[in-house]
Amino acid sequence: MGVRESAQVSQECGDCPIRHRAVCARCEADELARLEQIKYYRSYEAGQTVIWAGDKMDFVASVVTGVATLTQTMEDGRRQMVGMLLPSDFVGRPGRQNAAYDVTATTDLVMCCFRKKPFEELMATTPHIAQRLLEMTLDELDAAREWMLLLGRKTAREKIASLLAIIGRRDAALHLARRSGPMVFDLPLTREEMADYLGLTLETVSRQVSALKRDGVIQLEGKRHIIVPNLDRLLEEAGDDSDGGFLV
Amino acid sequence: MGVRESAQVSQECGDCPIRHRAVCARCEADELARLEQIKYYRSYEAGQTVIWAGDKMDFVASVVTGVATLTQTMEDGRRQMVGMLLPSDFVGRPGRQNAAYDVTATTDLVMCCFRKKPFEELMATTPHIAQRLLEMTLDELDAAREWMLLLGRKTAREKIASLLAIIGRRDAALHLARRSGPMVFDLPLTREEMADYLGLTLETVSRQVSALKRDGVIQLEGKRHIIVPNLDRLLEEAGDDSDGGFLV
DNA sequence: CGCAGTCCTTGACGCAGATCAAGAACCGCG
DNA sequence: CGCGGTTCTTGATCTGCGTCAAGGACTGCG
Repeated sequence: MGVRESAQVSQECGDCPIRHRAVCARCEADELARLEQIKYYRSYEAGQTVIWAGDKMDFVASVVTGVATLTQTMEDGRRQMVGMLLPSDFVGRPGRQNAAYDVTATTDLVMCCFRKKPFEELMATTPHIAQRLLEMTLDELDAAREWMLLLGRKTAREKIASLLAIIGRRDAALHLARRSGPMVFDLPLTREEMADYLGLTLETVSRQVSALKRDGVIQLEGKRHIIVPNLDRLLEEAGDDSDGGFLV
Repeated sequence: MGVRESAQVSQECGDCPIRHRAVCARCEADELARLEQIKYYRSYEAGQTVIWAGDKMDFVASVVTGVATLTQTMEDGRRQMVGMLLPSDFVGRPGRQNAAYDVTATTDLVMCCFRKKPFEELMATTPHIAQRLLEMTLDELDAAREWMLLLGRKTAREKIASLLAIIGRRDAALHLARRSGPMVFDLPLTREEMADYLGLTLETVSRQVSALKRDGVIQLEGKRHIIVPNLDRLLEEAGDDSDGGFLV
Protein backbone atom coordinates (compact mmCIF):
# COMPACT_ATOMS: atom_id res chain seq x y z
CA MET A 1 0.00 0.00 0.00
CA GLY A 2 2.92 2.25 0.70
CA VAL A 3 4.07 1.08 -2.66
CA ARG A 4 0.86 1.85 -4.43
CA GLU A 5 0.95 5.28 -3.00
CA SER A 6 4.40 6.12 -4.22
CA ALA A 7 3.54 4.79 -7.66
CA GLN A 8 0.66 7.22 -7.79
CA VAL A 9 2.85 10.08 -6.71
CA SER A 10 5.18 9.38 -9.59
CA GLN A 11 2.33 9.96 -12.01
CA GLU A 12 2.15 13.58 -11.00
CA CYS A 13 5.78 14.16 -11.67
CA GLY A 14 7.11 14.26 -15.18
CA ASP A 15 10.58 14.80 -13.94
CA CYS A 16 12.36 11.71 -12.74
CA PRO A 17 10.55 8.50 -11.93
CA ILE A 18 13.51 7.13 -10.09
CA ARG A 19 12.99 9.68 -7.41
CA HIS A 20 9.66 8.39 -6.32
CA ARG A 21 9.79 4.82 -7.38
CA ALA A 22 13.24 3.59 -6.65
CA VAL A 23 14.70 5.93 -4.15
CA CYS A 24 12.23 7.21 -1.65
CA ALA A 25 8.83 8.76 -1.65
CA ARG A 26 10.02 11.41 0.72
CA CYS A 27 12.76 12.58 -1.59
CA GLU A 28 15.43 13.12 0.98
CA ALA A 29 17.63 10.84 -1.07
CA ASP A 30 16.79 12.73 -4.20
CA GLU A 31 17.82 15.95 -2.57
CA LEU A 32 21.12 14.40 -1.67
CA ALA A 33 21.49 13.05 -5.18
CA ARG A 34 20.98 16.42 -6.77
CA LEU A 35 23.43 18.06 -4.47
CA GLU A 36 26.14 15.59 -5.22
CA GLN A 37 25.41 15.56 -8.91
CA ILE A 38 25.12 11.85 -9.14
CA LYS A 39 21.94 12.11 -11.15
CA TYR A 40 21.77 13.08 -14.81
CA TYR A 41 19.76 12.44 -17.98
CA ARG A 42 20.67 10.80 -21.24
CA SER A 43 18.77 10.52 -24.45
CA TYR A 44 19.07 8.09 -27.33
CA GLU A 45 17.57 7.88 -30.78
CA ALA A 46 15.46 4.96 -31.89
CA GLY A 47 17.75 2.08 -32.82
CA GLN A 48 20.75 3.22 -30.80
CA THR A 49 22.44 0.82 -28.46
CA VAL A 50 22.59 2.04 -24.88
CA ILE A 51 25.03 -0.60 -23.65
CA TRP A 52 26.55 -3.77 -25.04
CA ALA A 53 26.57 -6.94 -22.95
CA GLY A 54 29.88 -7.22 -21.18
CA ASP A 55 30.63 -3.51 -21.28
CA LYS A 56 31.47 -1.76 -18.12
CA MET A 57 28.36 -0.15 -16.74
CA ASP A 58 29.01 2.65 -14.31
CA PHE A 59 25.41 3.75 -13.78
CA VAL A 60 21.97 2.52 -12.95
CA ALA A 61 19.00 4.15 -14.60
CA SER A 62 15.31 4.43 -15.00
CA VAL A 63 13.38 4.99 -18.21
CA VAL A 64 11.71 8.40 -18.39
CA THR A 65 10.16 8.23 -21.86
CA GLY A 66 10.40 5.72 -24.68
CA VAL A 67 11.01 2.00 -24.84
CA ALA A 68 14.22 0.04 -24.44
CA THR A 69 14.87 -3.68 -24.67
CA LEU A 70 17.24 -6.16 -23.08
CA THR A 71 18.52 -8.87 -25.39
CA GLN A 72 20.88 -11.80 -25.26
CA THR A 73 22.69 -13.08 -28.33
CA MET A 74 24.29 -16.45 -28.95
CA GLU A 75 27.54 -16.78 -30.88
CA ASP A 76 25.74 -17.87 -34.02
CA GLY A 77 23.45 -14.87 -33.90
CA ARG A 78 20.30 -16.31 -32.39
CA ARG A 79 18.76 -13.57 -30.30
CA GLN A 80 16.32 -13.60 -27.41
CA MET A 81 14.84 -10.52 -25.88
CA VAL A 82 14.66 -10.94 -22.12
CA GLY A 83 13.07 -7.71 -21.07
CA MET A 84 11.25 -4.66 -22.31
CA LEU A 85 11.72 -1.41 -20.41
CA LEU A 86 8.87 1.07 -20.42
CA PRO A 87 8.74 4.38 -18.61
CA SER A 88 9.50 4.01 -14.89
CA ASP A 89 11.30 0.68 -15.35
CA PHE A 90 14.71 0.27 -13.84
CA VAL A 91 17.92 -1.02 -15.43
CA GLY A 92 21.23 -1.93 -13.91
CA ARG A 93 22.33 -4.03 -11.07
CA PRO A 94 23.93 -2.62 -7.98
CA GLY A 95 26.97 -4.72 -7.20
CA ARG A 96 27.73 -5.79 -10.74
CA GLN A 97 30.54 -4.41 -12.86
CA ASN A 98 29.46 -5.23 -16.36
CA ALA A 99 26.20 -5.28 -18.23
CA ALA A 100 24.75 -8.76 -18.65
CA TYR A 101 22.61 -7.91 -21.69
CA ASP A 102 22.51 -5.60 -24.65
CA VAL A 103 20.28 -2.62 -23.94
CA THR A 104 18.80 -0.99 -27.03
CA ALA A 105 16.49 1.95 -27.58
CA THR A 106 13.63 0.81 -29.82
CA THR A 107 12.04 4.24 -29.81
CA ASP A 108 13.53 7.59 -28.92
CA LEU A 109 14.49 7.21 -25.32
CA VAL A 110 15.27 9.33 -22.29
CA MET A 111 16.81 7.73 -19.27
CA CYS A 112 17.50 9.12 -15.85
CA CYS A 113 20.84 7.82 -14.67
CA PHE A 114 22.57 7.61 -11.33
CA ARG A 115 26.28 7.07 -11.11
CA LYS A 116 26.64 3.63 -9.66
CA LYS A 117 29.17 4.08 -6.92
CA PRO A 118 27.35 6.87 -5.10
CA PHE A 119 24.03 5.16 -5.77
CA GLU A 120 25.32 2.11 -3.93
CA GLU A 121 26.42 4.25 -1.05
CA LEU A 122 23.02 5.84 -1.01
CA MET A 123 21.49 2.39 -0.91
CA ALA A 124 23.60 1.40 2.05
CA THR A 125 22.48 4.40 4.06
CA THR A 126 18.87 4.65 2.91
CA PRO A 127 16.92 1.48 3.66
CA HIS A 128 13.96 2.55 1.54
CA ILE A 129 16.00 2.22 -1.60
CA ALA A 130 16.86 -1.43 -1.15
CA GLN A 131 13.30 -2.19 -0.17
CA ARG A 132 11.84 -0.42 -3.16
CA LEU A 133 14.35 -2.04 -5.47
CA LEU A 134 13.50 -5.43 -4.00
CA GLU A 135 9.84 -4.76 -4.70
CA MET A 136 10.60 -3.86 -8.31
CA THR A 137 12.95 -6.76 -8.84
CA LEU A 138 10.38 -9.21 -7.55
CA ASP A 139 7.88 -7.80 -10.02
CA GLU A 140 10.39 -8.28 -12.80
CA LEU A 141 11.05 -11.81 -11.66
CA ASP A 142 7.34 -12.59 -11.80
CA ALA A 143 7.16 -11.10 -15.28
CA ALA A 144 10.15 -13.17 -16.36
CA ARG A 145 8.53 -16.34 -15.05
CA GLU A 146 5.28 -15.56 -16.78
CA TRP A 147 7.36 -15.13 -19.91
CA MET A 148 8.96 -18.53 -19.39
CA LEU A 149 5.51 -20.12 -19.59
CA LEU A 150 4.90 -18.24 -22.81
CA LEU A 151 8.22 -19.25 -24.36
CA GLY A 152 8.05 -22.87 -23.27
CA ARG A 153 4.44 -23.78 -23.79
CA LYS A 154 2.38 -21.35 -25.79
CA THR A 155 1.59 -21.58 -29.50
CA ALA A 156 2.60 -18.83 -31.90
CA ARG A 157 -0.91 -17.40 -31.93
CA GLU A 158 -1.11 -17.38 -28.15
CA LYS A 159 2.29 -15.73 -27.96
CA ILE A 160 1.23 -12.87 -30.22
CA ALA A 161 -2.04 -12.37 -28.36
CA SER A 162 -0.16 -12.33 -25.04
CA LEU A 163 2.34 -9.76 -26.27
CA LEU A 164 -0.39 -7.48 -27.58
CA ALA A 165 -2.28 -7.77 -24.31
CA ILE A 166 0.80 -6.86 -22.30
CA ILE A 167 1.83 -3.92 -24.44
CA GLY A 168 -1.73 -2.61 -24.58
CA ARG A 169 -2.15 -2.94 -20.86
CA ARG A 170 1.07 -1.17 -20.02
CA ASP A 171 0.31 1.55 -22.51
CA ALA A 172 -3.11 2.09 -20.95
CA ALA A 173 -1.56 2.26 -17.50
CA LEU A 174 0.87 4.94 -18.66
CA HIS A 175 -1.84 7.14 -20.06
CA LEU A 176 -4.04 6.68 -17.03
CA ALA A 177 -6.64 5.73 -19.56
CA ARG A 178 -9.44 3.97 -17.77
CA ARG A 179 -11.54 4.65 -20.77
CA SER A 180 -13.99 1.95 -21.59
CA GLY A 181 -14.37 0.87 -25.17
CA PRO A 182 -11.66 -0.57 -27.40
CA MET A 183 -8.04 -0.67 -26.38
CA VAL A 184 -5.93 1.31 -28.83
CA PHE A 185 -2.16 1.60 -28.96
CA ASP A 186 0.93 1.68 -31.16
CA LEU A 187 3.38 -1.18 -31.22
CA PRO A 188 6.80 0.08 -30.15
CA LEU A 189 8.47 -2.96 -31.74
CA THR A 190 9.21 -4.10 -35.27
CA ARG A 191 8.06 -7.56 -36.34
CA GLU A 192 11.61 -8.77 -35.90
CA GLU A 193 11.81 -7.43 -32.37
CA MET A 194 8.50 -9.06 -31.58
CA ALA A 195 9.90 -12.31 -32.92
CA ASP A 196 12.98 -11.99 -30.75
CA TYR A 197 10.80 -11.41 -27.75
CA LEU A 198 8.52 -14.36 -28.47
CA GLY A 199 11.06 -16.92 -29.60
CA LEU A 200 9.64 -16.98 -33.15
CA THR A 201 10.71 -15.82 -36.61
CA LEU A 202 9.51 -12.57 -38.06
CA GLU A 203 7.59 -14.42 -40.77
CA THR A 204 5.59 -16.34 -38.19
CA VAL A 205 4.88 -13.13 -36.30
CA SER A 206 3.62 -11.49 -39.47
CA ARG A 207 1.43 -14.46 -40.35
CA GLN A 208 -0.12 -14.68 -36.91
CA VAL A 209 -0.79 -10.97 -36.70
CA SER A 210 -2.54 -11.25 -40.06
CA ALA A 211 -4.50 -14.24 -38.78
CA LEU A 212 -5.66 -12.38 -35.65
CA LYS A 213 -6.71 -9.51 -37.90
CA ARG A 214 -8.54 -11.81 -40.31
CA ASP A 215 -10.36 -13.42 -37.37
CA GLY A 216 -11.44 -10.05 -36.02
CA VAL A 217 -9.51 -10.31 -32.76
CA ILE A 218 -7.64 -7.12 -33.62
CA GLN A 219 -7.81 -4.41 -36.26
CA LEU A 220 -4.75 -2.66 -37.55
CA GLU A 221 -4.18 0.65 -39.26
CA GLY A 222 -0.86 0.76 -40.98
CA LYS A 223 1.53 -1.79 -39.55
CA ARG A 224 1.89 -0.58 -36.01
CA HIS A 225 -1.40 0.89 -34.87
CA ILE A 226 -3.49 -1.73 -33.05
CA ILE A 227 -7.15 -1.63 -32.10
CA VAL A 228 -8.50 -4.31 -29.79
CA PRO A 229 -12.29 -4.19 -29.95
CA ASN A 230 -12.74 -6.85 -27.28
CA LEU A 231 -10.08 -7.31 -24.65
CA ASP A 232 -11.61 -10.48 -23.22
CA ARG A 233 -11.45 -12.09 -26.61
CA LEU A 234 -7.76 -11.21 -26.89
CA LEU A 235 -7.03 -12.58 -23.43
CA GLU A 236 -8.82 -15.78 -24.34
CA GLU A 237 -6.62 -16.09 -27.41
CA ALA A 238 -3.60 -15.51 -25.19
CA GLY A 239 -4.43 -18.67 -23.27
CA ASP A 240 -4.18 -16.83 -19.99
CA ASP A 241 -6.20 -17.83 -17.05
CA SER A 242 -6.85 -15.12 -14.46
CA ASP A 243 -6.31 -11.65 -15.80
CA GLY A 244 -3.95 -11.81 -18.67
CA GLY A 245 -0.72 -12.70 -17.09
CA PHE A 246 1.35 -10.14 -15.41
CA LEU A 247 0.72 -9.76 -11.75
CA VAL A 248 2.06 -6.24 -11.69
CA MET B 1 32.41 -9.55 -0.74
CA GLY B 2 30.34 -9.36 2.39
CA VAL B 3 28.03 -11.59 0.49
CA ARG B 4 30.62 -14.07 -0.47
CA GLU B 5 31.73 -14.30 3.09
CA SER B 6 28.30 -15.06 4.46
CA ALA B 7 27.81 -17.68 1.78
CA GLN B 8 30.93 -19.41 2.99
CA VAL B 9 29.81 -19.23 6.56
CA SER B 10 26.59 -20.99 5.65
CA GLN B 11 28.60 -23.93 4.42
CA GLU B 12 29.89 -24.57 7.89
CA CYS B 13 26.47 -24.58 9.39
CA GLY B 14 24.09 -27.46 8.78
CA ASP B 15 21.42 -25.73 10.73
CA CYS B 16 19.58 -23.01 8.86
CA PRO B 17 20.82 -21.36 5.71
CA ILE B 18 18.35 -18.53 6.04
CA ARG B 19 20.17 -17.32 9.05
CA HIS B 20 23.34 -16.51 7.26
CA ARG B 21 22.20 -15.98 3.76
CA ALA B 22 18.92 -14.19 3.92
CA VAL B 23 18.73 -12.58 7.26
CA CYS B 24 22.00 -11.38 8.55
CA ALA B 25 25.48 -12.69 8.96
CA ARG B 26 25.65 -11.33 12.46
CA CYS B 27 22.67 -13.30 13.59
CA GLU B 28 21.01 -10.65 15.67
CA ALA B 29 17.93 -11.17 13.60
CA ASP B 30 18.19 -14.89 14.03
CA GLU B 31 18.35 -14.47 17.76
CA LEU B 32 15.23 -12.38 17.66
CA ALA B 33 13.58 -14.91 15.42
CA ARG B 34 14.28 -17.77 17.74
CA LEU B 35 12.98 -15.87 20.71
CA GLU B 36 9.76 -15.02 19.04
CA GLN B 37 9.36 -18.45 17.55
CA ILE B 38 8.82 -17.20 14.09
CA LYS B 39 11.24 -19.71 12.68
CA TYR B 40 10.47 -23.41 12.26
CA TYR B 41 11.25 -26.39 10.04
CA ARG B 42 9.06 -28.45 7.77
CA SER B 43 9.79 -31.61 5.88
CA TYR B 44 8.13 -33.11 2.85
CA GLU B 45 8.42 -36.40 1.04
CA ALA B 46 9.40 -36.65 -2.58
CA GLY B 47 6.39 -35.87 -4.71
CA GLN B 48 4.48 -33.91 -2.10
CA THR B 49 3.13 -30.50 -2.94
CA VAL B 50 4.37 -27.77 -0.64
CA ILE B 51 1.91 -25.09 -1.84
CA TRP B 52 -0.59 -24.77 -4.65
CA ALA B 53 -0.62 -21.61 -6.76
CA GLY B 54 -3.21 -19.22 -5.39
CA ASP B 55 -3.17 -20.67 -1.90
CA LYS B 56 -2.60 -18.36 0.96
CA MET B 57 1.06 -18.44 1.88
CA ASP B 58 1.79 -17.26 5.38
CA PHE B 59 5.49 -17.97 5.43
CA VAL B 60 8.69 -17.44 3.53
CA ALA B 61 11.27 -20.19 3.51
CA SER B 62 14.66 -21.40 2.49
CA VAL B 63 15.56 -24.90 1.33
CA VAL B 64 17.78 -26.78 3.79
CA THR B 65 18.12 -30.12 2.02
CA GLY B 66 16.52 -31.60 -1.08
CA VAL B 67 15.10 -30.11 -4.26
CA ALA B 68 11.83 -28.29 -4.86
CA THR B 69 10.37 -26.88 -8.06
CA LEU B 70 8.16 -23.96 -9.01
CA THR B 71 5.68 -24.67 -11.79
CA GLN B 72 2.90 -22.89 -13.62
CA THR B 73 0.01 -24.73 -15.20
CA MET B 74 -2.38 -23.57 -17.91
CA GLU B 75 -6.06 -24.46 -17.82
CA ASP B 76 -5.62 -27.20 -20.38
CA GLY B 77 -2.82 -28.81 -18.40
CA ARG B 78 0.28 -27.52 -20.16
CA ARG B 79 2.95 -27.11 -17.53
CA GLN B 80 6.10 -25.03 -17.35
CA MET B 81 8.59 -25.22 -14.56
CA VAL B 82 9.84 -21.73 -13.77
CA GLY B 83 12.31 -22.42 -11.03
CA MET B 84 14.27 -25.13 -9.30
CA LEU B 85 15.11 -24.63 -5.63
CA LEU B 86 18.25 -26.21 -4.31
CA PRO B 87 19.63 -25.96 -0.78
CA SER B 88 19.99 -22.33 0.35
CA ASP B 89 17.47 -21.05 -2.22
CA PHE B 90 14.68 -18.84 -1.03
CA VAL B 91 10.92 -19.06 -1.70
CA GLY B 92 8.16 -16.66 -0.97
CA ARG B 93 7.57 -13.06 -1.57
CA PRO B 94 7.35 -10.55 1.21
CA GLY B 95 4.33 -8.38 0.53
CA ARG B 96 2.30 -10.94 -1.36
CA GLN B 97 -0.66 -12.78 0.06
CA ASN B 98 -0.91 -15.81 -2.18
CA ALA B 99 1.51 -18.14 -3.85
CA ALA B 100 2.02 -17.42 -7.54
CA TYR B 101 3.25 -20.90 -8.44
CA ASP B 102 2.90 -24.50 -7.39
CA VAL B 103 5.81 -25.52 -5.20
CA THR B 104 6.56 -29.24 -5.22
CA ALA B 105 9.16 -31.41 -3.50
CA THR B 106 10.89 -33.53 -6.13
CA THR B 107 13.09 -35.22 -3.58
CA ASP B 108 12.68 -35.48 0.16
CA LEU B 109 12.82 -31.92 1.30
CA VAL B 110 13.48 -29.91 4.45
CA MET B 111 12.62 -26.24 4.50
CA CYS B 112 13.33 -23.62 7.08
CA CYS B 113 10.31 -21.36 7.35
CA PHE B 114 9.70 -17.92 8.79
CA ARG B 115 6.19 -16.75 9.51
CA LYS B 116 5.61 -14.00 7.06
CA LYS B 117 4.19 -11.22 9.15
CA PRO B 118 7.03 -11.11 11.67
CA PHE B 119 9.53 -11.68 8.90
CA GLU B 120 8.29 -8.56 7.17
CA GLU B 121 8.61 -6.61 10.39
CA LEU B 122 12.11 -7.94 10.77
CA MET B 123 12.85 -6.77 7.25
CA ALA B 124 11.60 -3.29 8.00
CA THR B 125 13.91 -2.94 10.98
CA THR B 126 16.95 -4.83 9.70
CA PRO B 127 18.34 -3.30 6.50
CA HIS B 128 20.64 -6.23 5.88
CA ILE B 129 17.70 -8.46 5.15
CA ALA B 130 16.28 -6.42 2.30
CA GLN B 131 19.75 -5.98 0.87
CA ARG B 132 20.53 -9.67 1.01
CA LEU B 133 17.15 -10.55 -0.45
CA LEU B 134 17.70 -8.06 -3.24
CA GLU B 135 21.00 -9.70 -3.99
CA MET B 136 19.36 -13.13 -4.15
CA THR B 137 16.41 -11.93 -6.20
CA LEU B 138 18.69 -10.32 -8.76
CA ASP B 139 20.53 -13.62 -9.09
CA GLU B 140 17.24 -15.38 -9.66
CA LEU B 141 16.25 -12.80 -12.23
CA ASP B 142 19.49 -13.39 -14.11
CA ALA B 143 18.88 -17.12 -13.99
CA ALA B 144 15.32 -16.63 -15.26
CA ARG B 145 16.57 -14.52 -18.16
CA GLU B 146 19.21 -17.06 -19.04
CA TRP B 147 16.41 -19.59 -19.05
CA MET B 148 14.37 -17.43 -21.42
CA LEU B 149 17.17 -17.67 -23.96
CA LEU B 150 17.13 -21.44 -23.54
CA LEU B 151 13.35 -21.72 -23.91
CA GLY B 152 13.08 -19.33 -26.83
CA ARG B 153 16.07 -20.15 -28.95
CA LYS B 154 17.87 -23.35 -28.08
CA THR B 155 17.39 -26.74 -29.75
CA ALA B 156 16.28 -29.77 -27.76
CA ARG B 157 19.83 -31.09 -27.62
CA GLU B 158 21.19 -27.77 -26.42
CA LYS B 159 18.47 -27.57 -23.81
CA ILE B 160 19.35 -30.95 -22.36
CA ALA B 161 23.05 -30.17 -22.33
CA SER B 162 22.36 -26.84 -20.61
CA LEU B 163 20.22 -28.45 -17.94
CA LEU B 164 22.82 -31.10 -17.21
CA ALA B 165 25.52 -28.45 -16.98
CA ILE B 166 23.50 -26.38 -14.54
CA ILE B 167 22.50 -29.26 -12.31
CA GLY B 168 26.02 -30.65 -12.31
CA ARG B 169 27.49 -27.28 -11.52
CA ARG B 170 25.16 -26.57 -8.65
CA ASP B 171 25.66 -30.05 -7.30
CA ALA B 172 29.42 -29.59 -7.37
CA ALA B 173 29.09 -26.26 -5.59
CA LEU B 174 27.04 -27.86 -2.84
CA HIS B 175 29.58 -30.55 -2.18
CA LEU B 176 32.45 -28.12 -2.31
CA ALA B 177 33.89 -30.54 -4.76
CA ARG B 178 36.66 -28.82 -6.63
CA ARG B 179 37.82 -32.20 -7.68
CA SER B 180 39.28 -32.35 -11.12
CA GLY B 181 38.29 -35.19 -13.40
CA PRO B 182 34.79 -36.04 -14.55
CA MET B 183 31.72 -34.32 -13.16
CA VAL B 184 29.44 -36.88 -11.53
CA PHE B 185 25.97 -36.35 -10.12
CA ASP B 186 22.45 -37.70 -9.80
CA LEU B 187 19.53 -36.11 -11.58
CA PRO B 188 16.96 -34.95 -9.04
CA LEU B 189 14.28 -34.81 -11.75
CA THR B 190 12.26 -37.35 -13.70
CA ARG B 191 12.24 -37.14 -17.49
CA GLU B 192 8.84 -35.52 -17.31
CA GLU B 193 10.04 -32.87 -14.89
CA MET B 194 13.02 -32.19 -17.12
CA ALA B 195 10.59 -31.81 -20.01
CA ASP B 196 8.48 -29.33 -18.05
CA TYR B 197 11.57 -27.35 -17.22
CA LEU B 198 12.83 -27.27 -20.79
CA GLY B 199 9.59 -26.74 -22.66
CA LEU B 200 9.80 -30.16 -24.30
CA THR B 201 7.98 -33.48 -24.09
CA LEU B 202 9.32 -36.35 -22.04
CA GLU B 203 9.85 -38.41 -25.19
CA THR B 204 12.09 -35.75 -26.68
CA VAL B 205 14.03 -35.52 -23.43
CA SER B 206 14.55 -39.25 -23.42
CA ARG B 207 15.67 -39.29 -27.04
CA GLN B 208 18.14 -36.44 -26.58
CA VAL B 209 19.62 -37.92 -23.41
CA SER B 210 20.13 -41.14 -25.34
CA ALA B 211 21.69 -39.22 -28.19
CA LEU B 212 24.14 -37.40 -25.89
CA LYS B 213 25.04 -40.78 -24.39
CA ARG B 214 25.48 -42.38 -27.81
CA ASP B 215 27.74 -39.50 -28.86
CA GLY B 216 29.89 -39.86 -25.75
CA VAL B 217 29.08 -36.45 -24.31
CA ILE B 218 27.75 -38.11 -21.15
CA GLN B 219 27.67 -41.58 -19.67
CA LEU B 220 24.81 -42.81 -17.57
CA GLU B 221 24.45 -45.56 -14.99
CA GLY B 222 20.85 -46.45 -14.42
CA LYS B 223 18.53 -43.66 -15.46
CA ARG B 224 19.57 -40.92 -13.11
CA HIS B 225 23.30 -41.17 -12.46
CA ILE B 226 25.22 -38.93 -14.85
CA ILE B 227 28.93 -38.86 -15.61
CA VAL B 228 30.34 -36.02 -17.67
CA PRO B 229 33.82 -36.99 -18.82
CA ASN B 230 34.49 -33.63 -20.45
CA LEU B 231 32.74 -30.56 -19.16
CA ASP B 232 33.94 -28.33 -21.99
CA ARG B 233 32.39 -30.68 -24.49
CA LEU B 234 29.08 -30.50 -22.62
CA LEU B 235 29.17 -26.71 -22.49
CA GLU B 236 29.88 -26.63 -26.19
CA GLU B 237 26.81 -28.78 -26.79
CA ALA B 238 24.84 -26.42 -24.57
CA GLY B 239 25.53 -23.60 -27.02
CA ASP B 240 26.72 -21.35 -24.24
CA ASP B 241 29.30 -18.76 -24.78
CA SER B 242 31.24 -17.69 -21.73
CA ASP B 243 31.11 -20.16 -18.91
CA GLY B 244 27.99 -22.16 -19.31
CA GLY B 245 25.30 -19.74 -18.53
CA PHE B 246 24.42 -18.86 -15.02
CA LEU B 247 26.24 -15.91 -13.70
CA VAL B 248 25.76 -17.02 -10.12
C1' DC C 1 8.21 -65.87 -7.30
C1' DG C 2 4.74 -63.16 -10.21
C1' DC C 3 2.32 -58.95 -10.66
C1' DA C 4 1.18 -54.10 -10.84
C1' DG C 5 2.78 -49.60 -10.98
C1' DT C 6 6.02 -46.20 -12.25
C1' DC C 7 9.44 -44.55 -15.12
C1' DC C 8 11.87 -44.76 -19.26
C1' DT C 9 12.99 -45.92 -24.24
C1' DT C 10 12.18 -46.37 -29.00
C1' DG C 11 9.62 -46.32 -33.40
C1' DA C 12 6.26 -44.39 -36.91
C1' DC C 13 3.95 -40.53 -38.38
C1' DG C 14 2.09 -35.70 -38.56
C1' DC C 15 2.18 -30.86 -38.01
C1' DA C 16 3.47 -26.12 -36.29
C1' DG C 17 6.63 -23.23 -37.21
C1' DA C 18 11.34 -22.52 -39.59
C1' DT C 19 13.46 -21.62 -43.90
C1' DC C 20 13.79 -20.00 -48.49
C1' DA C 21 12.08 -16.86 -51.79
C1' DA C 22 9.54 -13.16 -54.04
C1' DG C 23 7.46 -9.06 -54.01
C1' DA C 24 4.45 -5.23 -51.79
C1' DA C 25 4.04 -1.10 -48.85
C1' DC C 26 6.00 2.70 -47.02
C1' DC C 27 9.68 6.05 -45.95
C1' DG C 28 12.91 9.81 -46.76
C1' DC C 29 15.59 12.00 -50.24
C1' DG C 30 17.57 13.92 -54.54
C1' DC D 1 8.44 12.39 -59.33
C1' DG D 2 11.49 8.17 -59.19
C1' DC D 3 14.76 5.64 -56.38
C1' DG D 4 16.89 2.91 -52.75
C1' DG D 5 16.34 1.22 -48.21
C1' DT D 6 13.77 -0.67 -44.69
C1' DT D 7 9.90 -3.16 -43.04
C1' DC D 8 6.31 -6.17 -43.81
C1' DT D 9 3.44 -9.82 -46.16
C1' DT D 10 2.58 -14.04 -48.35
C1' DG D 11 3.58 -18.48 -50.65
C1' DA D 12 6.10 -23.02 -51.07
C1' DT D 13 8.69 -26.32 -48.96
C1' DC D 14 11.26 -28.53 -45.23
C1' DT D 15 12.18 -30.27 -40.60
C1' DG D 16 12.49 -30.71 -35.50
C1' DC D 17 9.79 -31.87 -32.26
C1' DG D 18 5.12 -33.38 -30.77
C1' DT D 19 1.87 -37.15 -30.78
C1' DC D 20 0.53 -41.77 -30.64
C1' DA D 21 1.73 -46.32 -29.61
C1' DA D 22 4.16 -50.33 -27.90
C1' DG D 23 7.12 -52.39 -24.95
C1' DG D 24 11.30 -52.68 -21.62
C1' DA D 25 13.50 -51.87 -16.94
C1' DC D 26 13.07 -51.35 -12.32
C1' DT D 27 10.69 -51.31 -7.69
C1' DG D 28 7.89 -52.70 -4.05
C1' DC D 29 4.50 -55.90 -2.51
C1' DG D 30 1.55 -59.97 -1.93
